[in-house]
Amino acid sequence: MSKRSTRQKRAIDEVLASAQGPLSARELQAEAAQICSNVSLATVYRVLRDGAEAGELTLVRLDDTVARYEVANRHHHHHFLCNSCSRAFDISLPCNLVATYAPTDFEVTRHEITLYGNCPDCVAT
Amino acid sequence: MSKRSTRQKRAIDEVLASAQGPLSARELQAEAAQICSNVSLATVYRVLRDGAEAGELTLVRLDDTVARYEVANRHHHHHFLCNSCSRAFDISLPCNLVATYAPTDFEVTRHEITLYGNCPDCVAT
DNA sequence: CTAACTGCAAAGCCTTTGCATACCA
DNA sequence: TGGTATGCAAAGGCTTTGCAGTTAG
Repeated sequence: MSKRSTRQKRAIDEVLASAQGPLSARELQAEAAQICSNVSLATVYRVLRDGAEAGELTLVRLDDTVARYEVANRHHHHHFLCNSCSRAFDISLPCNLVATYAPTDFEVTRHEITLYGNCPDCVAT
Repeated sequence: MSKRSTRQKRAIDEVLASAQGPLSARELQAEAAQICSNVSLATVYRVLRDGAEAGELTLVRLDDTVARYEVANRHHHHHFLCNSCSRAFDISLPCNLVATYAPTDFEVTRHEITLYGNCPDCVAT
């Protein structure tokens, strides 16, 4: 839980708030740098960790090695990872049956649906 | 593509063939060691990489840092990751709607559905 | 016999952490 | 001013790779 408002945090929050999908630490650092001269990767990671602990951010892992984060408490949605440019996008799918058809001996607390392929930009190219 | 049959490869293949879900390199090393005295982690990783390149194995990434592998070409299925013991399990869900409702401007080649929660063993405890 | 495979240890990513400095309140 | 936040660099996990020794065929 952050106690002080700093240039770096504001920049990171701003980037996350206007993101079209979950962002990696490096992507965040690159975009935050345009707002706030310099932001170290360590700071990005700390802001992300704290945000996730505070329930303000959600960690998203796709078929990648990298961790991505997005602001929490938005409407439930899913993700798309572009095989070509490696960017992640938000998408929305009906998923009521996921809970309905889950095996009964497992206790399911949440689910993830992820699609893979080519994003509109990469399809056009 | 493997050209020679070695004790190590046979042990790893055997463990993968009888697995109930995707396995990590460490899990595979531990189980293969019971069949084949000693198997180095490097060898496990190489066998997994080669198997995936040959299309015999599939890489599965869940909400973890670790990569898991399973034999490919089995019937399509999904995964469950236990929050408690960190083991992964195979499960099956109806997923025809995933293709149906995907956004039209994205080119979808595959999908993943993953459930998270507690496995039967951990629920019982 | 010899090319492929293994094991070890070193190196490479991504992420986390210790510590001294900078800075919000 | 005082303690929180930052930056740097070192350290930590997982995974990959170089190299010398081993082994299948």
